[in-house]
Amino acid sequence: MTNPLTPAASWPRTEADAEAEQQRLRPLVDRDGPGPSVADGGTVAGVDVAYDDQRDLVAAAAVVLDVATLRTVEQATAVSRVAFPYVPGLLAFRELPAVLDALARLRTAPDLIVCDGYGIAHPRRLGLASHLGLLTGIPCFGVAKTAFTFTHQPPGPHRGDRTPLLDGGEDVGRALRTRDGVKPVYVSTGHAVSLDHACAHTLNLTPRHRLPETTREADSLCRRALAAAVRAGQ
DNA sequence: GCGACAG
DNA sequence: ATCTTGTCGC
Repeated sequence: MTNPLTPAASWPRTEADAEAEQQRLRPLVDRDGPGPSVADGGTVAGVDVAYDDQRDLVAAAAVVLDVATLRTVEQATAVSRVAFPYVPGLLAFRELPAVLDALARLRTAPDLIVCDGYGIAHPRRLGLASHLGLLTGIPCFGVAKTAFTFTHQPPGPHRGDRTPLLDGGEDVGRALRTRDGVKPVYVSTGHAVSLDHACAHTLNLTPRHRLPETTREADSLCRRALAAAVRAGQ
């Protein structure tokens, strides 16, 4: 009720309010962590969202994996109405309400969360992963598939090779090669986890694909949840 | 200068 | 994100 971290009741409805909310939360982000290391084991959750714009529906999924074995420990989904349009820089306001619902349905909170998108690599340094980390208090980082406005030197050709991800002159993340000879992913700190630990977890989660297992499983699950909701007729 | 811009 | 077939490869 006096929680400074945005109760659902105050979710912004306009772009101006959303940007103001980002400016308010920005100084609260912990960029250094260190957060859990891979050696600490524990659990890591992946979250993702799918949309049906025709029916105004959004489905979110949270999939929890064991860090050491990559086995699925638990999963949850949530379906609701879209709460915000897609606006570059304001993605969190579109995705997070459903994601928070899905996370709330887990029996046990994960030790770490991986987002499909950016953390502090963001115009106001408050991308999806930073925002979700603040709202949950759980260490969180982002793995994005495209660099778009950010610049970077191409990483070496091998898995594990990395270069700085730059926003102008500012270092905001890493371009990280997760598979030999495959296009890199873009890792950025979200909240309460260091960039080094985020990159180590990303490599741990990519034993055979470019994208983390967490992201792949959450993506597939939220699509199934959306299809099921449509089938049930909403 | 204008538009594009994570998903 | 989503619209969308087949196809090459591990």
